[in-house]
Amino acid sequence: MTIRVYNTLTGNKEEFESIEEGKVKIYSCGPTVYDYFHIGNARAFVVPDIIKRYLEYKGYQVTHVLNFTDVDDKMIKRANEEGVSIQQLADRFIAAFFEDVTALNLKEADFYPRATEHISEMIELIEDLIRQGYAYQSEEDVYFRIEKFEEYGKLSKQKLEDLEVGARVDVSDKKENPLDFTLWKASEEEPMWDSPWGAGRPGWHLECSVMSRKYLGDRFDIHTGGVDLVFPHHENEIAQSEACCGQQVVNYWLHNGYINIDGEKMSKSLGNFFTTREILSKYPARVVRLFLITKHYRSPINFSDQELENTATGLARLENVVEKIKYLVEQEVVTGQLDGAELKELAMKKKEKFIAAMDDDFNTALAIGTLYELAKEVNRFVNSEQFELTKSVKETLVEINQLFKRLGEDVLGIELAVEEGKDQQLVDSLVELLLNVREEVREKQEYQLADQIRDRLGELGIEVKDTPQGSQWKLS
RNA sequence: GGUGGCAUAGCCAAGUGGUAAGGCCGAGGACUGCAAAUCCUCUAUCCCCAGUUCAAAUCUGGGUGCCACCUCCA
Repeated sequence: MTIRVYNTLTGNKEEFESIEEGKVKIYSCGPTVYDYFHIGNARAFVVPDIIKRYLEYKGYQVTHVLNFTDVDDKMIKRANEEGVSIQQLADRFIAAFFEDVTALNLKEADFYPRATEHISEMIELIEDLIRQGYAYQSEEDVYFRIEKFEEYGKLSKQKLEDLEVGARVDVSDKKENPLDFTLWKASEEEPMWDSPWGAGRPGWHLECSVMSRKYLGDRFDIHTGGVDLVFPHHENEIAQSEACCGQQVVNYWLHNGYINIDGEKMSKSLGNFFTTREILSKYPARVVRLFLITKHYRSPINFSDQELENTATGLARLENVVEKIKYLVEQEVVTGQLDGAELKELAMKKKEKFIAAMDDDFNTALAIGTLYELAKEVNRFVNSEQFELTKSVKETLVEINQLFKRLGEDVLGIELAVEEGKDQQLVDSLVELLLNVREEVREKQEYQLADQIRDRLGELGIEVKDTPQGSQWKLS
């Protein structure tokens, strides 16, 4: 079975073929680190994570690059407002990024390059483009000459004339064509770097061209990002990279849809956004993650608390069945006639359906549906009157348990079994509950019972100390 | 003006020409000391019109509505 992916470049679903057999190289546009990222941004990180996980499931060795944009107008503005350096600001929000993204169960990328660490390579690229006639210096700025790049517009399917008609680009005397975009911008204040054209800073699209090439080579498989990056960011990136290399650089361009609020795009400029951090404080991270993948990655998602609540309820259903299986698998088998083969066959069918769904342009919505179907089959089987835990049944349940783990946890990244952290919280609240009851017992002077509780807890490894400030406990 | 996309039950959402996955909510039933969990049953002719076809949610044409990009934006 081959994977089919929708490629923005061709506008079609295509069979996925990696450049190098068994290996896939992915570049994802990461955040501009001037603030906490919002839930819409989170989708742009979760989507490539799912793609990566699934490709790994299929046996590919994946190299993944996710960049940090740490120099641009927003960075500068924010740093000035807060009276910190660009670098301090970036460090702070990169740290926050990793916290949030870890909570969302993203697998680590192989490289997290920062734009500011690649200025010299960017300058080299500009020099190269000037040499080839794709770029020109105008006063102390350098621009890309789009008319020289004949394929300009191929990604966004825009014609130059049409773009010019609707253009809202700054008209500048310095440019040959209003659509020419900046490669180097003269600047007299920090952040700035020396260059052959004077002090300044790089244009916005340059970093991805440079960093993808440095870490993934002249040609790589997949480039991801939100749909809003199609134009101009990715269009310009293609222009730079391909003008320079003289060949197609990216084979598959994959773009995820937005998160909307009341049907309108969530964005920082509109102010209608929630930070991921904020949402993670209200809902378990795996619920948030599941919410982000219950719809196909290219479709828009409307964000609402109601939907998040629904997702949580639905997830509980899957968790319940996994817990049930885990419980059964730990029980002693009985001798009996019940055969697990039929259930196993059903499970294998669901697995195939899951894989077929993911093969079809990473259709997580359909894939998740098959997990629910499997859950239903298991529940039905386990709750039937003739159910008995025979050896054969137990073996099947063990396999189904692994299936949930492999598909749900490894591929989709949704933890279904009780997590350590959750366990710990549970222990805390259970012990607190018990100690509260014990306190009431003590007030009634029923000390025999109170002591019994303390002793029994002690046997379980929970040491209880009665102090004037109340009962305290710790794991011994 | 140009370009891309969407329109499926109360809500969310899959859907590869053959008569609609799944989830949430709701109703009824089973099980249950109570509660929870779970199971069973029920709830859609797929925006409108026309066409192609033995057969269309799925293809073609037209219409209506919505969204996005064309300025930094995931």
